Amino acid sequence: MAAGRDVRTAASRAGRPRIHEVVLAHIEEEIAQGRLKVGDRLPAERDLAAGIGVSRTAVREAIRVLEAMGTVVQNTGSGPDAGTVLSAIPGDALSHLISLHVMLASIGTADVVRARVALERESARLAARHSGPKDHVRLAGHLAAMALPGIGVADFNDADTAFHLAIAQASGNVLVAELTTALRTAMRPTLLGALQGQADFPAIARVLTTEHQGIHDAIVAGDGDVAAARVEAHIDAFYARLAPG
Amino acid sequence: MAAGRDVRTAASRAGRPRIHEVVLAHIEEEIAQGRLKVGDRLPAERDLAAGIGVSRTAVREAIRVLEAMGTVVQNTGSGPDAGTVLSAIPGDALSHLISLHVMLASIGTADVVRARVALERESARLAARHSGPKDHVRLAGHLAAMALPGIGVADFNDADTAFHLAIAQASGNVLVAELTTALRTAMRPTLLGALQGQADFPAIARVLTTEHQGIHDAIVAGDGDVAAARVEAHIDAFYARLAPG
DNA sequence: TCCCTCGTGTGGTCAGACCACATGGCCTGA
DNA sequence: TCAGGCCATGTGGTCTGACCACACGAGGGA
Repeated sequence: MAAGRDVRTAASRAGRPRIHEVVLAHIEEEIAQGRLKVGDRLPAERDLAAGIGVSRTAVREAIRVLEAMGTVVQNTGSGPDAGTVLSAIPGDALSHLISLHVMLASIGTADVVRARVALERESARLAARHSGPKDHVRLAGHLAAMALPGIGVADFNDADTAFHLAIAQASGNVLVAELTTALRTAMRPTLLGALQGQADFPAIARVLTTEHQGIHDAIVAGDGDVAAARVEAHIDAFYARLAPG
Repeated sequence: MAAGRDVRTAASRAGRPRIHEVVLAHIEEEIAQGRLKVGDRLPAERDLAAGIGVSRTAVREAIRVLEAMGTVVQNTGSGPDAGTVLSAIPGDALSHLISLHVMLASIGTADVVRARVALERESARLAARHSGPKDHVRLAGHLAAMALPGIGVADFNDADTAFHLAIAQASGNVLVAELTTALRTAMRPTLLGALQGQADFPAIARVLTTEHQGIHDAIVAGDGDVAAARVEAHIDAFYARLAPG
């Protein structure tokens, strides 16, 4: 019962724990014990509060934290979908978290780039092994979207992102895919800003498309090592182009 | 002003945004604009509420989210450290998030392992290039701790974790280090459980220590590729041993 | 001069009220 | 009997206002 219970939200002083942390611990205990699983509904806020013996305010703050973690979704009204439902949507939460820290400059762009390389190398390697025709079609679709003549910066960037995410999803690894998405999302403003400042965007777009094509080919061919190497070269070259030096 | 503003906590329905989300957006805007940075203090909850024109409840819920993300720390009392202070402690938040999703089984153990490999390969490669004597001493210290005769499972695991974290920190990449920590923390209960079920723990500990030594040597020698390869082999072999098949 | 006290500002917590919304059953009318 | 609409009920969303716990710092007393 002791293992894993020490995961707390940073603020737990040595003294009295805040009440909403108690509520949080209570709910997480239920999850850890397997008594609550994805799809289950939490008791109504009022009932939960009464059950634990705290105010509704405290329960709401705890739920707010769980929601921020992507483990809970709330809906008003009555009926089967209403109330607080356990869910498993780590993506938005991760993106939000990373974005905040990038904005706060506690995580530098260069660090994010290296992390992206590490994760997307793995994505590409796994995708080369696990992906099927359906994945390949999707990848080709994004490739085609990026090759459209006269495409704008924002549209290109979205298709670019979609391409990389499709690789991550084709890897079959949920965590790697979510992390990749989160990092991409966090970098989006930076990327857009950098791209918009480029003199000859169409030329850059052509280079990128060629590189993407190479990655796609390696994945379809099932050559994980080549795919990984090409992804790494692609990402590194991309950032080197945007922020020389 | 549009870019990057779409990072929301999943729950933003199409209809009215909830008030605490408005407050959140308000604060994040200040951060994005650079008007708030790490170390700054937010206005007192009551003042902030009055300033935005919402209740203190709403402000508190927004702050609860920021706190869960590791971007804010609250202290009671008066004086310089009191109040709500912008901080940058993504570690606990990341660990908490990943742990929750592992507990909810929305992220499988195998996925975490592959992500660990991806990140720690990068850590090792970077550490081989950037680490200094101080880092090497620290690594050797953890190595020695693991080699203590008669060491218990929990102590061994803690030293093991510390060793891997030291590599991540030596990499100089904050994000990779934080992610590595988060994944390790999330896996801790699983690892401990698996280790405790092993018949011949001392034998396993010897094998692990040998592998760790090899990683250490490669890093000290500055050979990033070898270090990365050894880390990957180490992690893969470890989990294969614990969960055969 | 030093110590203690207390004022003040901050978050922590609570109780209770009211609103918005969606469902589902009941009642009414055809 | 059946179709339609109304409303009771349950859920989260929000606000108000009060009081507590705590820590610093100024000011008064020994």
